[in-house]
Amino acid sequence: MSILRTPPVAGTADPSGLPANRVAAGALPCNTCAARQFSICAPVSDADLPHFFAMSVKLRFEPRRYLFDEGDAPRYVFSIASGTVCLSKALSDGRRQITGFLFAGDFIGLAHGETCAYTAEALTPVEVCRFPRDRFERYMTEHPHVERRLLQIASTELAAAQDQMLLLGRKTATERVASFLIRLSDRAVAHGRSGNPVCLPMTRAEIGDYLGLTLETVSRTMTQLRKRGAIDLDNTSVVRLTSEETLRRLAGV
Amino acid sequence: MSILRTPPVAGTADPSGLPANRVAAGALPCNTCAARQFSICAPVSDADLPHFFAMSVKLRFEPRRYLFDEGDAPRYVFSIASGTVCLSKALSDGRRQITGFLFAGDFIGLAHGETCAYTAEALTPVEVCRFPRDRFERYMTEHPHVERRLLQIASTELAAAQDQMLLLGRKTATERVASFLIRLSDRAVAHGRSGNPVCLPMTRAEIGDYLGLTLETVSRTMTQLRKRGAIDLDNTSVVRLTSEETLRRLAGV
DNA sequence: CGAATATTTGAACTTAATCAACCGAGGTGG
DNA sequence: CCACCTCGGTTGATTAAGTTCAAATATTCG
Repeated sequence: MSILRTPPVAGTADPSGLPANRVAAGALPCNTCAARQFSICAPVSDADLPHFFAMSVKLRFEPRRYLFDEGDAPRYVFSIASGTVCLSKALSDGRRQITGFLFAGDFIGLAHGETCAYTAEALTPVEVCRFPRDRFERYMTEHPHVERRLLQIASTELAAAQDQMLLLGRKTATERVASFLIRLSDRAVAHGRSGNPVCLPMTRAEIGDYLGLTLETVSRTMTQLRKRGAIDLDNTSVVRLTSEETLRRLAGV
Repeated sequence: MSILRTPPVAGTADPSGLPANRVAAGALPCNTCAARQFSICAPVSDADLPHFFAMSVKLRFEPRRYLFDEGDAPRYVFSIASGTVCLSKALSDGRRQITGFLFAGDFIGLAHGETCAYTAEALTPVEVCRFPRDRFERYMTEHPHVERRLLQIASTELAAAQDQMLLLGRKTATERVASFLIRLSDRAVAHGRSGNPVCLPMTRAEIGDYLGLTLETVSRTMTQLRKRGAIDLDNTSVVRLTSEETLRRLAGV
C-alpha cells in the first residue's frame, strides 16, 4: 500500500534468510513474557497473565522490518517484549509522520478498523508476543475488565495524541526537541528505568519524522541545546540532561 | 489554569445573566435527545436510549463559553444535541491547538484522567446532555457492551488523531485547508446531512488553530483554492465544493 | 580497512508568520 | 437615523523559521 513498504517476512532485507524457520522457532506460547515487565501495560491482572499470554507466540523482527503495514488486514495484536517500534503514516510522495515510538510493555494494533491505519516498523531488533486478533477479541469479550483496561489505555493514548498535536501545530523546533527529550526521560522513569542518560534508539531522521522537522533541523537543534547547556551528547544516541530545569523551560510549558 | 480561561457559568460574557435559572430550566431528563440523531454516536443500543439519557440533564451554552477547562476536575460527560464545540490545548503564552471540532451526536469528556486534559468551548449556541461522571461510569460498568462501544469510539478518535498528526507534521498549507474542507464534507455526509455546501461554524482563526496555521494563511489559502476553481465562497462561512476532484487532489492523498 | 550509513555544518532558498492596512457587516448609543 | 465601534475577513509587504541542497565528518559493520 505504502511506497515505503517492505515485505514483512521474505525479502533481501531479512538477515536471517530463514523466515519460515524464524517463525517456527518462535512459535511457542509466550509465557516467559508474563514474568517480565508487562505488569505496567498488559490489560489483564497478574493472575491472568499466564493464561493471557498463552494465546500468543513470540517472534523476532530485525531492524527496518514491518510488523504490519498501512492498509494490511489487521490479523494480529502485538505486545512488545523488547526493542523499539515506530508507528507511522505516509503520504504517497514519501513524506511520512511517525505517530509514536513504542517500547517494551507497549501494545500495538488495538485500534484498527477494516484495515491497518498505520505502519508498525521495528527500529531495533524487536521481540514481540503476537496474538491472533480473533482470539484476542474473544478473550476480551469473555473478560470485560480487559475491555475497561483497554479503554484506559486508549484514553491515555488519546491524551498523548493531543499533546503531540499541540507540539506539531504550535511549538517551535527547540520546543519540540526539548519536549521530546523530556518525554523520553519521563517515560523511561515510568517504566522503571533511569531517566537521565536518555537513550535514543532512533535516527535523527526518525526523530524528525516524529516531530514534524527535517533531520538537519533536529541535528542543529540538538547542537543548540548542547551549547545552551541543557544537554550533553555522550554519543549520538545517548543524551545526558545536564540541566533538566533549562530543558523543561525550553520545552515551553 | 489556562490564561484563556472564561468562567463557565457566571461572568460578564453570559448574555442571559441568569446562570442558575438556566440550569434549572434545563434540568430535565434528556429523553428528547434519544429520538434524534444519537443513533450514530450514543454508546448504547436504541432500546436503551431512553434509560441512558434519563441520567442526563439538558443544558445550553452560549458562544465562547466553556463546557470545562484544561485542569478542571472532570465531573461530567457531555453529548452534543446541537451546535459546534471545539476542544483545545493551550501553551502559557496563548498559543493554542484546537484538537477537534465536535457536532451534534458527538460525545465529550470520555478520555480524562485526574484533570481535564483539554478545554471544551462552545463556538455557536450549543445544547448538550450532561451526564454526571460517576453515574456514567457506573452505567458503563453495569453495561459491558457500552464499554466495547466506547472502545470503538476511542479507536476511531485515535485514528483521526493520527491523521491529524500527519496533517500537522507533514502537509503544506494548501493540503491542510483542502483536507479540512473534505473532512467537514465527509463528516456532514456521515451524519446524514448534505456534503456539498459545507458550513464553517468557526472563524478563520479557529480553523488556523486547528490546522497549525495563522488566520491570514487560512484566508489566503481559501482565496487560492477559489482561484484554482476548487471551491467557491457563498459567504465567508459557506463553501461550495465546485470541484471535489481538484480539492481531493490538492489535499495530498 | 573500506563501504555504507548517520550526523553535523554551511549557504541559499521557500514557506508561512508577522506586521499592517483596509473592507464590510452588525450592533450600539447619541 | 446615522456616526461610531467592534469583529471577522482579506490582502499586501516584510521577516523569520525551517527546508533544501551540498559537503564534510563520524560511526558502524562486514
